[in-house]
Amino acid sequence: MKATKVEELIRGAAEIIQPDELRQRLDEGRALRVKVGFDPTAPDLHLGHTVIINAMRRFQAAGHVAIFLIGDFTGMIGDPTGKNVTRKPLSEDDIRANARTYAEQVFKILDRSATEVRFNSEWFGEMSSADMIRLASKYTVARMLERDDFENRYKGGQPIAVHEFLYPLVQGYDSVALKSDIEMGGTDQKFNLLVGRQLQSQEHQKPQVIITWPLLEGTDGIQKMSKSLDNYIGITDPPDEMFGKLMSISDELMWRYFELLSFRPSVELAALKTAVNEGRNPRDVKFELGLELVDRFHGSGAGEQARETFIARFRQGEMPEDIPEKTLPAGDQGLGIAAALTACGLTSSNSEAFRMIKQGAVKIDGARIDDRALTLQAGFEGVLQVGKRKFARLKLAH
RNA sequence: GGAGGGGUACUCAAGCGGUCAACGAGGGCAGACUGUAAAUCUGCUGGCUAUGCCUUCGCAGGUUCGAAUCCUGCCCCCUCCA
Repeated sequence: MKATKVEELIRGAAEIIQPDELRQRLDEGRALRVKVGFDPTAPDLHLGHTVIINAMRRFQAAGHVAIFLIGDFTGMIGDPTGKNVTRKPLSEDDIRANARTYAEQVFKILDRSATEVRFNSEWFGEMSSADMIRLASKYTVARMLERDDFENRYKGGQPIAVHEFLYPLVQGYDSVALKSDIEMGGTDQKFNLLVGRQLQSQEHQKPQVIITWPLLEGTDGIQKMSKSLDNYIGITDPPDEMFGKLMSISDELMWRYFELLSFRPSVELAALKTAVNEGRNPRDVKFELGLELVDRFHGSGAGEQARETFIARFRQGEMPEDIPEKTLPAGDQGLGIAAALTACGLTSSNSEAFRMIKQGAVKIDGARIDDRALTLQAGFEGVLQVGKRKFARLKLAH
């Protein structure tokens, strides 16, 4: 058991229930069972999801066991958390496929040998209706309604399906079944995690310690990272894209990312902060963030390569190397510039292409185009560009 | 089951017979400025064979020279009562 400092294990955590109990358990000197439940709904993980996975990794590094619990049974119920409407249950096929994707992605961070992957259908699949009703008797409606979103929906006259009350119970029972010492989750999971404590003590287990983690802000720095808001950095994003997206975050947000996403010790982060305050270019510090994360997901060295590409492309204004190529027939009259842009996928319609030209966003081989009537003739060959980051190499056949 | 309110572009939200491709806000995109920063400023934000034409305001019809706006039916959502 390595004596990792408690502070380092919980760096960036939102809340600990109860801190004393956490310290006590860590002092016991045995491998603690650290449970984190995953809803098999979003198969593509982004950096926001990794905050908690990183936390699991830290516990592993300190000699503890990470329990990666896939809520396949729970997925069929549909977690109401954070939604003001009832969530649609998933099909078994979806759940299986998502679970597989999860496992592939998550071991880019976690240590496989210190991870226990479990499915809660293991115990719920076996459970009888009578047992389920018995479980439902462990908690009161009044206490269920303490949960914010239930309360809001109830007061607001919005529907709460009866089965939604079962979700926290089921999740809580997972902790009983797994005998977890610690359960971690997003701040939005707090209620569910607390139910676990209650059920465990009813089953004469020592109630788990709860550690909640903040929801990471997306690249916009305001809303939580999510695919539907398109402010996410996917852990399967290609290196250049990942690096680029990281560079585009604000300086303020960079520190947040460092705290929650970097494995560098806090003292190093403090040193970086001091350096910036003393005049070091924040951009260069952001480079270090990009290097660490790209390396983590794409292998050692990938970060450095992404950085070089980034510098060449944006600081020195070079064109990217991997421009998609397209060959099109020229036609008798040649091909109008707008049609060409759309055909290359740089604009979604000719109208949009005309708009882009009007706004000075269109370049051919680096030279700005302002004539919307421009026609490309057969034999044309060059790089079309819209805005700063959309490129296509076009050839017009005869 | 009864009474009332509402469904408008990516989202919120005006409009309530012509001047509406539809106010405004957010978001997004682009330009300027930069560190591809952030913040800020400016412009754009249905489509097309493009100074004109076509399609859009829950769905389907109707009235009218003309409808997002009026009428009829249908679907969906919400509130109150039972």
